[in-house]
Amino acid sequence: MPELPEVETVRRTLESRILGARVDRAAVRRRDVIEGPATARALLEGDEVASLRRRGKQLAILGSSGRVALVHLGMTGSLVASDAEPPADDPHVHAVWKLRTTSGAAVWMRFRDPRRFGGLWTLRSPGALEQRWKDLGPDGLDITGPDLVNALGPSKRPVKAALLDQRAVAGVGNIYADEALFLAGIHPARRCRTLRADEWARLSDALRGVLLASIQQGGTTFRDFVDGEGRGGGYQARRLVYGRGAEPCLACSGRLRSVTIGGRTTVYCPTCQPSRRSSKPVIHRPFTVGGELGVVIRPDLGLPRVNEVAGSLTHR
DNA sequence: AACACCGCCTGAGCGC
DNA sequence: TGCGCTCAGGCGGTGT
Repeated sequence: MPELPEVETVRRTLESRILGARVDRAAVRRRDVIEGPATARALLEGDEVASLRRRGKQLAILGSSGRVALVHLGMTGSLVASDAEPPADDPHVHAVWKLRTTSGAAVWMRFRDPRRFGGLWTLRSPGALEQRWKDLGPDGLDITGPDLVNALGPSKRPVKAALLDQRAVAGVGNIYADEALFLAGIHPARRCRTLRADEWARLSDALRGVLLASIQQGGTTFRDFVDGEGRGGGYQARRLVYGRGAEPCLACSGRLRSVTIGGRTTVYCPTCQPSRRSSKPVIHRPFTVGGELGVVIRPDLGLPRVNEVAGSLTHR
C-alpha cells in the first residue's frame, strides 16, 4: 500500500536508475488511467529525465523539456524499471517507457496497476505541478506540531480520520496513521479539538519518526508494494498495530482492538491509547529522555524501539 | 463550511 | 476443487 515511505522508496530506487536517461519511447496501453494529453511526447518521449520529485504519495518525473509525468500509485500501483520489456499480454501494465541511460544501457520502465485506484497525469510544466500540489498539506517528513494544530486544531473529526486528509499532512495513509497514533499514545477516535499542543507535538514526532523508520526499511510490503527495482520492503515486520487486531499489544501485552473510524479499519491499544487524557502516566508511552523519545517496545521481539525512531528525528 | 459516505476496481482469503 | 462472498482502501464526487 504505497504511502509516503513506499513512494519515497520508489523515488530513490528509480532515481539511481533513470536520472539523466533519455526517453526513447513512451507508450500508452490503457488510456483511461491517464489524465491530460496521453501522447508519447506528453509522457516525456524525447526528453531526458531531469529529476524525480515526491510530495506526499505523489511522484513526479520531470523531463528536460519541462514536461512532467505525475504518478499516483493508489492501492496496487507500481513503477518498476528493469532490463526486460514488460510482457505485452499483461493487462495491468498501462504505460511503458524505454529509456537509454547515460552509460548507454537500455532500461524499460512500466506503470502497472491492477486495481486502477492510481493514475498518471501529464503536465506541461513544473508550474503546473506546483499548481496541482498546492492543495496538499506539508509533507509528512516535515510535519510539525504547529502544522497539525493549524490544519486540524479546531476540527471535530476523529484524529485518525483527520490524519488521512492529504490537505492537512501529505503522505499519511492507514498504516502509518495507526502506527503514529500508537507511538504517540493517542486514542484514534479522539476529536481533534480535544488534543492539546503537547499531544500534537508528540503526534508529529511520531509521524515523522515512523515514516523515516519505514523509509530506512524500504517501506512496507503487505501484499503488492514493490520498489523501483521490483523488491519488497521490510517495515511490515516492524509494525506495531496495523493488521494486528486482537493480537497482544507489544508494549503492554493487552489485547489490541480493531474498529472502524472514518470508514477505515483502525487498530489501537485501549490501554496505551486511552480515550481521554489521564493524569496517570502510561509507562510505555513514548517519553522524552535527554531530548530523545524513550523506549516503548520489547526489543526481544526485534521490533522498533521508539528511541531508534527518534534517533532519526533528532538530527532533522 | 465541514464532514460523512459512496463507488470505483481486482485479487486474496475464507467458508462451505 | 471450486464457487461465491467479503474485504482491502485512496480519493473524487455527492449528499447532509
